[in-house]
Amino acid sequence: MKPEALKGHLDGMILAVVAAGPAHGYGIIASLRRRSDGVFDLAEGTVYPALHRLEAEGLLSSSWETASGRKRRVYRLTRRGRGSLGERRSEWRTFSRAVEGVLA
Amino acid sequence: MKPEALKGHLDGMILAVVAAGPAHGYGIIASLRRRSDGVFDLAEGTVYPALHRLEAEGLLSSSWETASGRKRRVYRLTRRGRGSLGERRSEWRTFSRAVEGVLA
DNA sequence: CACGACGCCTCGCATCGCTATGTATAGTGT
DNA sequence: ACACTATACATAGCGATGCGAGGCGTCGTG
Repeated sequence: MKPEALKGHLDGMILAVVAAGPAHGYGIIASLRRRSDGVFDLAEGTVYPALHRLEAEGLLSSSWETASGRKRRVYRLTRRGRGSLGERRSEWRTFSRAVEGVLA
Repeated sequence: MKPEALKGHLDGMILAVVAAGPAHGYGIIASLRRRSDGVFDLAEGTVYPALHRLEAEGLLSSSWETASGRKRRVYRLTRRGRGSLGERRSEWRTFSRAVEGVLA
């Protein structure tokens, strides 16, 4: 799978993961791996910038927590983030149907 | 729909269109629009470079033809192109299932 | 005490869709 | 004649973003 395939679809997936409950970066990477059945095993250099991007857009908010001596930045979905997630889910369906129409 | 969403998926779709029969650039754009139900209305600056890319990779071959006074570069699928199309269809299914697993 | 897992970060690269621009022919309308 | 649209090709430069590589620090285990 070419890496570019993910382009434009990652943000929505991160929103979906965080929508399931507050999560930190490292855990989000694990969730993406698990929920995609191992297909998305993403580098930290991919996910952390994406999280910062989403926070800068106001779709996520973050706060520091400490768990067993380690500091974590925990992300939560904002109201705008929840709205954006809905849009992105619908856009995915449109996109997906369109690709299948062509590829079929 | 963000433009980046297409990244990494266009080449396979072009191969699929040309697999249906020899086609030229302008016609391929029209086919993509039609087969995607209007979702993919791509700029020439998107498709022509992609065609050159695919030819450089040996997945398409081209030849000039003249139809009603206009010159067209007509593309055909090579054997390697046909193989690649199969791979990309299968990769799309993997990718698509993975995204749905996360987004669901 | 080394090593792997956990946990965060950022710089720079590569890819590639898209905008803008240029060229040229055919057909249609005024 | 003139303008405009559709057809048909091409490329330069921009922007977005996934990723590799590198760096920092904590914790538990053999």
